[in-house]
Amino acid sequence: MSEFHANSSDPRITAPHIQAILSQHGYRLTGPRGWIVDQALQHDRPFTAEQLVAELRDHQDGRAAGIGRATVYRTLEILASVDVLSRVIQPNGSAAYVVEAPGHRHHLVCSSCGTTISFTACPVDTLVNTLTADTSFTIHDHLLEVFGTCPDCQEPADS
Amino acid sequence: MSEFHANSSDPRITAPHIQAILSQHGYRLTGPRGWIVDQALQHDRPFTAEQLVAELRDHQDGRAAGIGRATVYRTLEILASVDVLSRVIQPNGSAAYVVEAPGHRHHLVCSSCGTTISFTACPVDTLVNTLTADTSFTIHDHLLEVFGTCPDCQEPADS
DNA sequence: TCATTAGTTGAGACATTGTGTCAATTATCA
DNA sequence: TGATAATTGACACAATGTCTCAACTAATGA
Ligand SMILES: [Mn+2]
Ligand SMILES: [Mn+2]
Ligand SMILES: [Zn+2]
Ligand SMILES: [Zn+2]
Repeated sequence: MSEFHANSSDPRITAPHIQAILSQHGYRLTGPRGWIVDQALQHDRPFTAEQLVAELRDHQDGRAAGIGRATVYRTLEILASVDVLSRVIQPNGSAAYVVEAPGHRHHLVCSSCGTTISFTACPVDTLVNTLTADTSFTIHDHLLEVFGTCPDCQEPADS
Repeated sequence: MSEFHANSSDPRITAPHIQAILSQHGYRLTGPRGWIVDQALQHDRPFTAEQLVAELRDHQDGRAAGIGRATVYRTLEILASVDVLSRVIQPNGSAAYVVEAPGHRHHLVCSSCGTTISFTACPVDTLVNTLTADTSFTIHDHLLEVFGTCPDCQEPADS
């Protein structure tokens, strides 16, 4: 029924492909964007903007080390807007990004270790119909995250 | 089917009742908490912690005016934990609180004016079963907010 | 009523996560 | 190769919390 994606086992998107997507959307192909994309692709789990800033600051490539913090924030926002990255709300409420296949997705996040499972099933669809009919709101968007503990982080049940 | 609650038309909880709840949960009944509860009850729509801080700073009652900012944050957190307030994610991503009837609820928020409709229908319940079976996660919690435009904020359709 | 004591408070420093400005730089294209 | 508009980096600034700690106080029962 549903499609589940453990992020580490997906056929990953490539840097050149992302460059093409950016270009198609009218964004320029710049050095900083390339380094940010490369660094983002290193991750198979959610990462925060500050995390990426730190990683780039300590990059082997000296040029990448000089990237401005605002540039990272701006670029991640762009990458999310063109559906290359997806924004995930962490259990603590702060934002992170994940590389994944495009499309409408939600996430199941382990509160303990951060492991993320993305899924395409969206139970909100039918709710939206009900809400629209009953409230006359025009519904534009929704936010759904599921939190739990992954198998690896669960306590052993036996002695 | 679903129960909808426009916040302004609910039979409101009273301050004494809230005091009782706090007491039942082992919290002391203090002056600052009383003033914060009173101020929270003035609202029938989501309010932020900073909003309440500002309102209390300008309170007629001089004593209330001296409340510390941290105390407001701490108390709102407590009130949410005992189900007197409910935390709502605003369209901009920041947190707010609403006074409302207890129980598991989600919110439909107008991105334009902030009007909030709470509802008890939770489409995540069945999803949780699927996710549990398919991923072996132990699911603890979820976050669901729906955003849209309320009737009052919608553009007139005719000329 | 009066100590005792643990919960609570206020002040303020500090942290995190962003956003806004602006001059300098640079990718893109004619 | 220029012209032009997008992009960048530095940095100030803002919003939203968190943490510490000494002072205070509600609750308890002697
Ligand atoms: Mn959805
Ligand atoms: Mn729910
Ligand atoms: Zn885990
Ligand atoms: Zn509205």
